[in-house]
Amino acid sequence: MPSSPRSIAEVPARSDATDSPSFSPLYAQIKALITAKLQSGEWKAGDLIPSELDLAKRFGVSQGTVRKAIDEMAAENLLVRRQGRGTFVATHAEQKVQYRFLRLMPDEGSESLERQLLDCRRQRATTAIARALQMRTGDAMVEVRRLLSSKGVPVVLDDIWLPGDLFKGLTTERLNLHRGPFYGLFEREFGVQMIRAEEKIRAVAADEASAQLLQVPVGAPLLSVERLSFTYGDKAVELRRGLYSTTSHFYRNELN
Amino acid sequence: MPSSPRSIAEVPARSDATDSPSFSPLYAQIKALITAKLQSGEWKAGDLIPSELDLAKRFGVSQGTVRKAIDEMAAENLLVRRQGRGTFVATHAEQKVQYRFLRLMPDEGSESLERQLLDCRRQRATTAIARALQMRTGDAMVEVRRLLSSKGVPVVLDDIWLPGDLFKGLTTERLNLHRGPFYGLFEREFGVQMIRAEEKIRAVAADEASAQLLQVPVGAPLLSVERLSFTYGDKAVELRRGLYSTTSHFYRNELN
DNA sequence: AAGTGGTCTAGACCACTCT
DNA sequence: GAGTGGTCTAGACCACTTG
Repeated sequence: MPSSPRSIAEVPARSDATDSPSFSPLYAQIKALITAKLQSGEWKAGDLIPSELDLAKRFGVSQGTVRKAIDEMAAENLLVRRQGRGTFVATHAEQKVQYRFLRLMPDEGSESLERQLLDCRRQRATTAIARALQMRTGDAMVEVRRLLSSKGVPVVLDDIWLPGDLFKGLTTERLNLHRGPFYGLFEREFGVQMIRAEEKIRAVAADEASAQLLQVPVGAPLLSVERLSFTYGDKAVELRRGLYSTTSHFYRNELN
Repeated sequence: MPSSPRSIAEVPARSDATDSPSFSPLYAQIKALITAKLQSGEWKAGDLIPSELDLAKRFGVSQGTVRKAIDEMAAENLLVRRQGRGTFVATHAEQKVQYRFLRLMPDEGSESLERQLLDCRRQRATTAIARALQMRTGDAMVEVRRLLSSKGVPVVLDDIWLPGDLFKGLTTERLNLHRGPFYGLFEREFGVQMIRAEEKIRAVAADEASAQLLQVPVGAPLLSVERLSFTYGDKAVELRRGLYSTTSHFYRNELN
């Protein structure tokens, strides 16, 4: 048994130097290999991935090392472990909580939200949106507008911008056919997985258009939630601007 | 060596049954023991705790089991590991980021915030505040009001409510003497550690008093951030209501 | 040099799920 | 019963910090 296997099968050997300038532990390399499988689409959202023992044999490392890699990826919500069954690729589709990234909670009760698609069109990216999505001004882009309501009362007005090249064939009908969160559709139909997001939240006054759609007075305070979502490799693939009416709902956050 | 040590030294033996109704792994029991040391104040914020090997001997388990317990507590920000030095109790005092729980970011730059104490008085708890802090209406309570400014421009107006019994002797002078975040003072002077918090965020219109202090027009949209902070054992020990002016700052959140 | 946490291995047994 | 992840152990060596 080699006593210092600093590199693993299937991957170009890394320097074994003791003075390695950027030391990368084996389990981190395993993480990278697994992430590559996810990114390439070899293992899709919801799939069962090979067992720890299997992966350990493939990669030529111990089960413990694979375990550590998977542990971290489970902590990052990339994988889901289920005792006795196996390890699965995380998905937005078949989840307990319908909207994994939506932090809005009702003051009372726990009713689900009704979705209403207002618009879906292909546009050319403005400079601001292009910058956020790491595209060029004028590149193809899909723009979606939708409303979420609770018991018939509008609560969230979302504007969503997507890179056109990744979402070819995204149409109003296709969005209307689909049930559940957009992110489920995105991963199933377009192979785009949202794994992480950053939100910038502000308080703003409702303009006329928003006020009408959300059925609040012009100038009413609204929560503006600007969300940038990323897929594997920290690639930004969605920009979203939500206006939340917070009279009977609030944005919930947990700090640690 | 006993082959199935389902309970550990220093702690009442747990049932060793295979049909245990609520199976609790050894490392979870270690976590509980360490947490007890923190809660009792035996290990204080910033302290170096005993080494893994030391703890393993004390508790009669392997180093790996202690490691797993500490790993989880480090992930929960209760402990901080430093290779070559040891493991320390997390603290709000000597931190890189001054305000660990403040998610407000400037649109540009990264200037620090100036603090201005407006008021500090002992009151009797109202029903609403008593409920949040798990006290009885009329119990002793400390109420603090302060302003945070950026380059002289008011940004945050905070109202803070604390249980009177935990914060005996908290006065305006003592707050003014102190530098840095309140949470550093709280843990050093009162032995109260904030380890977790929940925030409810809404958009509201500025009333007259708030508008004047924050130097915004009456009715201007403000972010209302209601924070309930907890110490060990999920005991609520602070209620805070912040009004954030979000014209040149925003509330930043990361979703996973 | 000594002590700490960090990585890696090998093997045992337990808890859970499915067939 | 077979296979999965979950726990626990023991021991080796590495990387980092401090005296």
